[in-house]
Amino acid sequence: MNTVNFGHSLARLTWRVTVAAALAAAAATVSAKPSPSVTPLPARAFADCPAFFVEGHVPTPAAAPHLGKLRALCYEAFAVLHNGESKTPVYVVQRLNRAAIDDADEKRTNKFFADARLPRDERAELGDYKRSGYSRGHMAPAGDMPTAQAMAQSFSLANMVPQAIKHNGGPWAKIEQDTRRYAQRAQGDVFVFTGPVFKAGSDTIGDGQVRVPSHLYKLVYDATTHRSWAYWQANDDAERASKPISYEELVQRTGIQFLPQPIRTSSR
DNA sequence: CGGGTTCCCCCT
DNA sequence: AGGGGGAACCCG
Repeated sequence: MNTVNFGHSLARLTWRVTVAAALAAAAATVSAKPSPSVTPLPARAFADCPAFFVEGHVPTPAAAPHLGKLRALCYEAFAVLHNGESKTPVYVVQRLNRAAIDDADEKRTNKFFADARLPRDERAELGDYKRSGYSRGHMAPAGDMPTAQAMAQSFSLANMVPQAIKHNGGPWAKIEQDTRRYAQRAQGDVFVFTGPVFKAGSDTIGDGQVRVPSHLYKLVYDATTHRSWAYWQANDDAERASKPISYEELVQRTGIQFLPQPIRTSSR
Protein backbone atom coordinates (compact mmCIF):
# COMPACT_ATOMS: atom_id res chain seq x y z
CA MET A 1 0.00 0.00 0.00
CA ASN A 2 1.39 3.30 -1.06
CA THR A 3 4.61 1.65 -1.97
CA VAL A 4 6.28 0.98 -5.26
CA ASN A 5 7.42 -2.34 -6.54
CA PHE A 6 10.37 -1.50 -8.72
CA GLY A 7 9.93 -4.68 -10.74
CA HIS A 8 12.35 -7.18 -12.10
CA SER A 9 15.17 -4.85 -12.99
CA LEU A 10 15.49 -3.60 -9.45
CA ALA A 11 14.79 -6.91 -7.78
CA ARG A 12 17.94 -8.19 -9.42
CA LEU A 13 19.97 -5.61 -7.61
CA THR A 14 20.02 -7.58 -4.37
CA TRP A 15 19.72 -4.58 -2.15
CA ARG A 16 20.09 -5.39 1.46
CA VAL A 17 18.75 -3.54 4.42
CA THR A 18 21.08 -3.75 7.34
CA VAL A 19 18.89 -4.28 10.35
CA ALA A 20 20.03 -3.21 13.78
CA ALA A 21 16.96 -4.38 15.68
CA ALA A 22 18.72 -7.15 17.55
CA LEU A 23 21.38 -4.77 18.77
CA ALA A 24 18.73 -2.29 19.82
CA ALA A 25 16.91 -4.88 21.89
CA ALA A 26 20.14 -5.82 23.62
CA ALA A 27 21.02 -2.22 24.31
CA ALA A 28 17.64 -1.51 25.87
CA THR A 29 18.36 -3.84 28.77
CA VAL A 30 21.67 -2.20 29.59
CA SER A 31 20.40 0.93 31.26
CA ALA A 32 17.36 1.43 33.43
CA LYS A 33 17.11 4.95 32.08
CA PRO A 34 17.73 4.59 28.39
CA SER A 35 17.22 8.29 27.77
CA PRO A 36 18.29 9.48 24.43
CA SER A 37 19.78 6.29 23.13
CA VAL A 38 20.93 5.60 19.64
CA THR A 39 20.81 2.25 18.01
CA PRO A 40 24.41 1.32 17.34
CA LEU A 41 25.27 0.85 13.72
CA PRO A 42 26.26 -2.70 12.91
CA ALA A 43 29.82 -3.17 11.80
CA ARG A 44 28.76 -4.01 8.27
CA ALA A 45 26.46 -1.05 7.79
CA PHE A 46 26.61 0.07 4.18
CA ALA A 47 28.76 -2.93 3.32
CA ASP A 48 26.92 -3.05 -0.02
CA CYS A 49 27.81 0.50 -0.98
CA PRO A 50 31.12 1.51 0.64
CA ALA A 51 31.98 3.77 -2.28
CA PHE A 52 29.75 6.55 -0.95
CA PHE A 53 31.91 7.02 2.12
CA VAL A 54 35.16 8.93 2.42
CA GLU A 55 37.89 6.32 2.97
CA GLY A 56 35.21 3.94 4.19
CA HIS A 57 34.32 6.13 7.17
CA VAL A 58 30.63 5.67 8.13
CA PRO A 59 29.54 8.70 10.16
CA THR A 60 27.62 7.74 13.28
CA PRO A 61 25.62 10.35 15.17
CA ALA A 62 26.26 10.89 18.86
CA ALA A 63 23.36 10.24 21.22
CA ALA A 64 20.79 12.98 20.79
CA PRO A 65 17.05 13.54 21.02
CA HIS A 66 14.95 12.15 18.21
CA LEU A 67 17.51 9.61 17.14
CA GLY A 68 15.79 6.27 17.17
CA LYS A 69 16.18 3.12 15.16
CA LEU A 70 18.89 3.53 12.60
CA ARG A 71 19.01 1.58 9.36
CA ALA A 72 21.45 1.73 6.51
CA LEU A 73 19.98 1.78 3.00
CA CYS A 74 22.01 1.54 -0.20
CA TYR A 75 20.67 2.93 -3.47
CA GLU A 76 22.28 3.12 -6.86
CA ALA A 77 23.44 6.73 -6.64
CA PHE A 78 23.22 7.54 -2.91
CA ALA A 79 23.03 5.97 0.53
CA VAL A 80 20.69 6.78 3.42
CA LEU A 81 21.20 6.42 7.14
CA HIS A 82 17.53 6.30 8.13
CA ASN A 83 16.03 7.17 11.50
CA GLY A 84 12.84 5.25 12.28
CA GLU A 85 11.92 7.64 15.07
CA SER A 86 11.82 10.79 12.92
CA LYS A 87 10.93 8.75 9.79
CA THR A 88 13.49 10.78 7.89
CA PRO A 89 17.13 10.36 6.99
CA VAL A 90 19.85 11.20 9.49
CA TYR A 91 21.93 11.96 6.45
CA VAL A 92 22.04 11.06 2.77
CA VAL A 93 25.42 10.76 1.12
CA GLN A 94 26.42 11.03 -2.53
CA ARG A 95 29.70 10.82 -4.37
CA LEU A 96 29.63 13.19 -7.30
CA ASN A 97 32.07 13.92 -10.09
CA ARG A 98 32.04 15.35 -13.58
CA ALA A 99 31.11 12.08 -15.28
CA ALA A 100 28.17 11.50 -12.93
CA ILE A 101 26.79 15.00 -13.44
CA ASP A 102 27.27 14.82 -17.20
CA ASP A 103 24.96 11.80 -17.04
CA ALA A 104 22.41 13.60 -14.89
CA ASP A 105 19.97 14.36 -17.68
CA GLU A 106 17.17 11.99 -16.79
CA LYS A 107 13.60 13.21 -17.03
CA ARG A 108 12.14 13.97 -13.61
CA THR A 109 9.56 11.33 -12.71
CA ASN A 110 7.81 12.71 -9.59
CA LYS A 111 6.76 9.20 -8.51
CA PHE A 112 7.14 9.49 -4.77
CA PHE A 113 6.76 6.25 -2.80
CA ALA A 114 7.04 4.87 0.72
CA ASP A 115 10.10 2.67 0.96
CA ALA A 116 8.98 -0.93 1.50
CA ARG A 117 12.41 -1.91 2.77
CA LEU A 118 11.60 -0.07 5.98
CA PRO A 119 9.17 -1.49 8.57
CA ARG A 120 5.81 0.25 8.53
CA ASP A 121 6.30 1.80 11.94
CA GLU A 122 9.62 3.32 10.89
CA ARG A 123 8.75 4.81 7.52
CA ALA A 124 6.93 7.82 6.18
CA GLU A 125 3.87 7.20 4.03
CA LEU A 126 2.53 9.33 1.19
CA GLY A 127 -0.48 10.21 3.34
CA ASP A 128 1.72 11.73 6.02
CA TYR A 129 2.86 14.44 3.61
CA LYS A 130 -0.46 14.97 1.85
CA ARG A 131 -2.00 18.32 2.76
CA SER A 132 0.63 18.72 5.44
CA GLY A 133 1.63 22.16 4.27
CA TYR A 134 5.15 20.87 3.65
CA SER A 135 6.74 19.61 0.49
CA ARG A 136 8.59 16.32 0.14
CA GLY A 137 12.08 17.67 -0.01
CA HIS A 138 14.77 15.52 -1.59
CA MET A 139 18.04 15.19 0.34
CA ALA A 140 19.89 13.64 -2.62
CA PRO A 141 18.37 15.81 -5.38
CA ALA A 142 16.54 14.29 -8.32
CA GLY A 143 18.55 16.56 -10.57
CA ASP A 144 21.78 14.78 -9.64
CA MET A 145 20.61 11.32 -10.69
CA PRO A 146 22.63 9.74 -13.52
CA THR A 147 20.24 6.95 -14.61
CA ALA A 148 16.51 6.35 -14.87
CA GLN A 149 16.74 3.84 -12.06
CA ALA A 150 18.57 6.25 -9.79
CA MET A 151 16.01 8.91 -10.63
CA ALA A 152 13.17 6.57 -9.63
CA GLN A 153 14.95 5.62 -6.41
CA SER A 154 15.49 9.25 -5.46
CA PHE A 155 11.73 9.61 -4.96
CA SER A 156 11.77 7.21 -2.02
CA LEU A 157 10.37 8.92 1.05
CA ALA A 158 13.44 7.56 2.83
CA ASN A 159 15.28 10.30 0.90
CA MET A 160 12.84 13.03 2.01
CA VAL A 161 12.11 15.40 4.84
CA PRO A 162 9.09 17.68 5.34
CA GLN A 163 10.46 20.91 3.89
CA ALA A 164 9.03 24.43 3.79
CA ILE A 165 7.67 24.76 0.28
CA LYS A 166 9.22 28.11 -0.61
CA HIS A 167 12.51 27.11 0.93
CA ASN A 168 12.66 23.93 -1.14
CA GLY A 169 11.98 25.69 -4.40
CA GLY A 170 13.97 28.79 -3.49
CA PRO A 171 17.30 29.05 -1.69
CA TRP A 172 17.64 25.30 -1.27
CA ALA A 173 17.21 24.67 -4.99
CA LYS A 174 19.99 27.16 -5.63
CA ILE A 175 22.26 25.36 -3.15
CA GLU A 176 21.58 22.11 -5.00
CA GLN A 177 22.38 23.70 -8.33
CA ASP A 178 25.54 25.34 -7.02
CA THR A 179 26.71 22.00 -5.62
CA ARG A 180 25.93 20.25 -8.88
CA ARG A 181 27.86 22.86 -10.86
CA TYR A 182 30.81 22.58 -8.51
CA ALA A 183 30.93 18.78 -8.91
CA GLN A 184 30.75 19.13 -12.68
CA ARG A 185 33.85 21.32 -12.67
CA ALA A 186 35.75 19.38 -10.02
CA GLN A 187 38.85 17.38 -10.85
CA GLY A 188 37.73 14.27 -9.02
CA ASP A 189 35.24 13.03 -6.48
CA VAL A 190 33.10 15.34 -4.37
CA PHE A 191 31.33 13.82 -1.37
CA VAL A 192 28.08 15.44 -0.30
CA PHE A 193 26.22 14.79 2.97
CA THR A 194 22.72 16.23 3.28
CA GLY A 195 20.38 15.95 6.24
CA PRO A 196 17.93 17.42 8.73
CA VAL A 197 18.38 18.75 12.26
CA PHE A 198 15.54 18.60 14.77
CA LYS A 199 14.83 20.79 17.75
CA ALA A 200 13.37 19.25 20.88
CA GLY A 201 9.60 19.22 20.62
CA SER A 202 9.60 19.72 16.89
CA ASP A 203 6.36 19.50 14.94
CA THR A 204 5.26 16.37 13.15
CA ILE A 205 3.08 15.77 10.10
CA GLY A 206 0.54 13.05 9.41
CA ASP A 207 -0.76 10.10 11.37
CA GLY A 208 2.71 8.63 11.19
CA GLN A 209 4.16 11.70 12.93
CA VAL A 210 7.00 12.38 10.55
CA ARG A 211 9.21 14.95 12.27
CA VAL A 212 9.65 18.40 10.77
CA PRO A 213 13.28 19.53 10.88
CA SER A 214 14.21 22.97 12.11
CA HIS A 215 17.28 23.16 9.87
CA LEU A 216 18.82 21.44 6.88
CA TYR A 217 22.50 21.13 6.08
CA LYS A 218 24.52 20.13 3.05
CA LEU A 219 28.22 19.36 3.47
CA VAL A 220 30.46 19.44 0.39
CA TYR A 221 33.89 17.80 0.57
CA ASP A 222 36.22 17.86 -2.42
CA ALA A 223 38.46 14.82 -2.00
CA THR A 224 41.00 16.20 -4.47
CA THR A 225 41.56 19.65 -3.04
CA HIS A 226 40.49 18.68 0.50
CA ARG A 227 38.32 21.75 0.66
CA SER A 228 35.00 21.56 2.45
CA TRP A 229 32.14 23.83 3.34
CA ALA A 230 28.59 23.40 4.55
CA TYR A 231 25.29 25.11 3.90
CA TRP A 232 23.13 25.57 6.97
CA GLN A 233 19.57 26.73 6.45
CA ALA A 234 16.45 27.17 8.53
CA ASN A 235 13.57 25.04 7.25
CA ASP A 236 11.43 28.12 6.86
CA ASP A 237 9.73 29.91 3.99
CA ALA A 238 11.41 33.14 5.09
CA GLU A 239 14.93 31.67 4.84
CA ARG A 240 17.28 33.30 2.36
CA ALA A 241 20.64 32.46 0.87
CA SER A 242 23.37 32.50 3.48
CA LYS A 243 27.13 32.12 3.65
CA PRO A 244 28.40 28.57 4.13
CA ILE A 245 29.84 27.52 7.47
CA SER A 246 33.02 25.53 8.08
CA TYR A 247 33.21 21.76 8.38
CA GLU A 248 34.19 22.09 12.03
CA GLU A 249 31.20 24.29 12.74
CA LEU A 250 28.88 21.75 11.10
CA VAL A 251 30.30 18.95 13.27
CA GLN A 252 29.65 21.11 16.33
CA ARG A 253 26.06 21.81 15.34
CA THR A 254 25.10 18.27 14.29
CA GLY A 255 27.22 16.11 16.59
CA ILE A 256 28.15 14.03 13.56
CA GLN A 257 31.74 13.54 12.46
CA PHE A 258 31.24 13.19 8.74
CA LEU A 259 34.85 12.83 7.66
CA PRO A 260 37.52 10.40 8.88
CA GLN A 261 40.10 11.67 11.31
CA PRO A 262 42.68 12.88 10.89
CA ILE A 263 41.69 14.65 7.74
CA ARG A 264 43.12 17.68 6.04
CA THR A 265 40.37 20.08 5.16
CA SER A 266 40.15 23.79 4.58
CA SER A 267 37.32 26.15 3.86
CA ARG A 268 36.51 27.28 0.37
C1' DC B 1 -3.95 3.49 -9.25
C1' DG B 2 -1.75 5.41 -13.16
C1' DG B 3 -1.02 9.46 -16.03
C1' DG B 4 -1.83 14.00 -17.50
C1' DT B 5 -2.85 18.77 -16.63
C1' DT B 6 -2.82 23.03 -14.20
C1' DC B 7 -1.05 25.92 -10.95
C1' DC B 8 2.37 27.97 -7.69
C1' DC B 9 6.87 29.93 -6.35
C1' DC B 10 11.69 31.05 -6.92
C1' DC B 11 15.80 31.92 -9.45
C1' DT B 12 18.67 33.01 -13.60
C1' DA C 1 10.95 33.82 -20.70
C1' DG C 2 12.38 29.52 -19.23
C1' DG C 3 13.67 25.93 -16.05
C1' DG C 4 13.52 23.55 -11.69
C1' DG C 5 11.44 22.64 -7.08
C1' DG C 6 6.98 21.33 -5.88
C1' DA C 7 1.20 20.66 -4.85
C1' DA C 8 -3.39 19.56 -6.17
C1' DC C 9 -6.83 18.05 -9.23
C1' DC C 10 -8.83 15.50 -12.80
C1' DC C 11 -9.62 11.59 -15.53
C1' DG C 12 -9.72 7.12 -17.39
